[in-house]
Amino acid sequence: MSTEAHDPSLVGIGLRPVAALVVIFTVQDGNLQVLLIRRSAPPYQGWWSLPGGLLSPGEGPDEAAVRKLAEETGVADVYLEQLYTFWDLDDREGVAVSYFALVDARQAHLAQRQEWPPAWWPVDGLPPLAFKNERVVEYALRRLRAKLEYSNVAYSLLPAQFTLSQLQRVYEAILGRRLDKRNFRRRMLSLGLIVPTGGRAVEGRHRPAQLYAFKERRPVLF
Amino acid sequence: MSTEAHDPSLVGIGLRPVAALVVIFTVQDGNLQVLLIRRSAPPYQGWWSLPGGLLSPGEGPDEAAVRKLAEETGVADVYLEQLYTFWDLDDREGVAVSYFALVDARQAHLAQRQEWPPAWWPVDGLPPLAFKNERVVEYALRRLRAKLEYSNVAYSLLPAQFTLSQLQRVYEAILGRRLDKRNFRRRMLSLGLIVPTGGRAVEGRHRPAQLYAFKERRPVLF
DNA sequence: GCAAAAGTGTTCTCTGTACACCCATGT
DNA sequence: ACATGGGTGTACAGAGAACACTTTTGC
Repeated sequence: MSTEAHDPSLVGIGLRPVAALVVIFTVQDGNLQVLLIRRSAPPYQGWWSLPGGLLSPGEGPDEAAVRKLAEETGVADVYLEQLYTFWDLDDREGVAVSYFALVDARQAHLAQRQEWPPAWWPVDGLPPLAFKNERVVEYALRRLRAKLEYSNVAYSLLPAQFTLSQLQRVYEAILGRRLDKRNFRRRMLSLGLIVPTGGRAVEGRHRPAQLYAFKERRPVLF
Repeated sequence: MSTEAHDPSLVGIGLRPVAALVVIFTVQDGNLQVLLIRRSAPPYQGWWSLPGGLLSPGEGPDEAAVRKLAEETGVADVYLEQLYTFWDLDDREGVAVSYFALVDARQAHLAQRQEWPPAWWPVDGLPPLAFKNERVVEYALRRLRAKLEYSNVAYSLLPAQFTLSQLQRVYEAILGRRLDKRNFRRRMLSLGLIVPTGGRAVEGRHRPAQLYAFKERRPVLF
């Protein structure tokens, strides 16, 4: 959300502050996490909120979302989808176009700053959020869970090659429940979204796992 | 979309023209129709476009959509859902928050004006539209079809009481294909969204039909 | 040889789909 | 009596869910 002031007289001709807001998810240690930023100035100084801000000149909401994502995590080319446009998150007649993004925590490098520092928070243990951002996170989470069932969005949370167990752990973290290994594997393979690469992951004192890759590393519905 | 001019310097502080845009659907004579408005001034004078316009002071996008819907059709309290926020429909850096609405053609009374007259158009025979509104209609149609499968949105297209055949014709018009009568009826009844009212519709020289009503005349997912 | 994760099939239930005939009424 | 739309049941196929043991490797 915006933090700058604006002239209320401008709304008379339909001009409003327009912000982009991004719910950035990752899966780490089997937990679904969200990126939050600690606010270093009023309003809500010291609170946590979603990354976002007013559109820059010449920029559309999508572009602002991509920019914010890059600023906070350094990543680009990840899954990013428009969610919903909120207009009652604060009392300033502003409009917030929200997005959700999925990033692989191994590739994301959080911005290191003293002011407005970002941090990962587990979705089921969020602090109180500024600007009613809870509503945005909740909405994003619902959409993410639905999308997981009929798309390949998970590609954006994993490295190029991965084992079926890794994939299953990602699904379990997002859905918040355990899945049956055999049913999960059968389903993933029958959907035809992933293919074995031939490589094997040697990871510990146990049998190495077959590596797989998504056929498409861009949004595909099924 | 907006038709007024705006000062480009204002976008530097994140202020943008914000409009609401409504895709209003109805089913008439077994055809899915969309409400379009003939533009009486440039740009795109003489073309057809979706109803919409800049937000009024103190108004959120939802409220603007409700207002537009009432202005054009006289109805309120119908199914209305935010769709998507477009920002590249014209070249004026404006943002258009789109909605789709479902209205019962029998209850809708189209505004009678000389300028900017509204009219129903069949979705599969639309004229060329101003401001890339085709994209908005297409998006709305996809969403409507998906929603039909797992919600009770159809309540908004029918009178309080209706026969199963009427309901089926609505579904067929929206989905654009014929449905099996027995399967349709079994499914509708097993979902528990509608109940027989006890009344009967005597409509012609054939057996009268049982009347049904939706249990809830507001959005319910299943 | 043992600890650890990989890998693999079958059964059952439920849901969706295909399909055809009799019923009640008005004219 | 006949034309018109209302109303009903069954069989099959495919998808999802439950469920346990063997395999391969490192130590």
